[in-house]
Amino acid sequence: MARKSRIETYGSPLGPLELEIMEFLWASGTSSGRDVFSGIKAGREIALTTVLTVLERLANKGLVEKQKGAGLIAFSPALSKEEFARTVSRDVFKGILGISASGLCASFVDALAASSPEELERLSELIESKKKELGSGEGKK
Amino acid sequence: MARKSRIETYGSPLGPLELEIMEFLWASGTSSGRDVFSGIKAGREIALTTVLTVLERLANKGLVEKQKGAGLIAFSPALSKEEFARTVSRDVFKGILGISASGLCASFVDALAASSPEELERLSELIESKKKELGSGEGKK
DNA sequence: CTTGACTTTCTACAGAATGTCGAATAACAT
DNA sequence: ATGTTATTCGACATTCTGTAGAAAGTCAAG
Repeated sequence: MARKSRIETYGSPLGPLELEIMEFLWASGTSSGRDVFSGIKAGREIALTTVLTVLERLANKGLVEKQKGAGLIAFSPALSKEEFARTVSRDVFKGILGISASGLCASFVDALAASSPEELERLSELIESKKKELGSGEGKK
Repeated sequence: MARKSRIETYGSPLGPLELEIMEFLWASGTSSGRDVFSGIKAGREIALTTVLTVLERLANKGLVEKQKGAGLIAFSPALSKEEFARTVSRDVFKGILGISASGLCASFVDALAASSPEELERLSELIESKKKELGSGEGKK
């Protein structure tokens, strides 16, 4: 069946179901395939194998770790939610900056102010320290 | 043939060829299909129809305007490069902020410092004015 | 009006990503 | 050995993008 267009989940290199599963793992930590299935499902029509397959693909992408030891295979996030967001956003920024840096800052501040205004302060600090960093490491090409 | 994986062009909802064509249009403004073809091609093996097809799809996505009038059909960007970057980045930020706001700022500052350090100053100013804006528009909502 | 060159549209295929599973196989407990 | 549960395999569907040949449309030259 048709999945939501990629555009709708833009900002993440993951599809909707993949993201949902990652969210579950981030929230619950190491879990068995069935756990994920139960957590993800919720009245919805979805087969266990579908979840297992996605988990498998996520593991291939290096986003999930598969630990097979005693008992059931356990799946756990290979990156914290924060690390993941950092990685993804780095790529994304690089891509957009390659297109046009102008306007990007404004969009960023707007989006941030809209969703987490308290982060604005932290952002200011980050900029200050980054500026210092750049100022000192001058001679470096 | 296989095109570059989407991941490699991340940050834009466009594929490599689509982006290349948009870049051409942004640089040269209104052009005929053949113009784009000539501009894009460059020693490379690519058919005219390929370019036309992509142009057509871009038009369907609303990124390019097709003007048919006297003479050849003319294609022109429907959005400026800056507007496009702004639109894309807004979606992207929303997506990533939905995952995790922490770390996002750091990535942003890093990416910006790496590609356009001179923009850091402007970003600081943007934040200041945004903070004022938030402070004054309090009672709203 | 016919021919030919050029423009534009149609149609189609290929490969990657993602969602979706059923069937086959492997492991285990009883 | 037998039934239940866990894992893995293999498949198919859809969307997106790159790719391009075939068909249809336009128009000027003869």
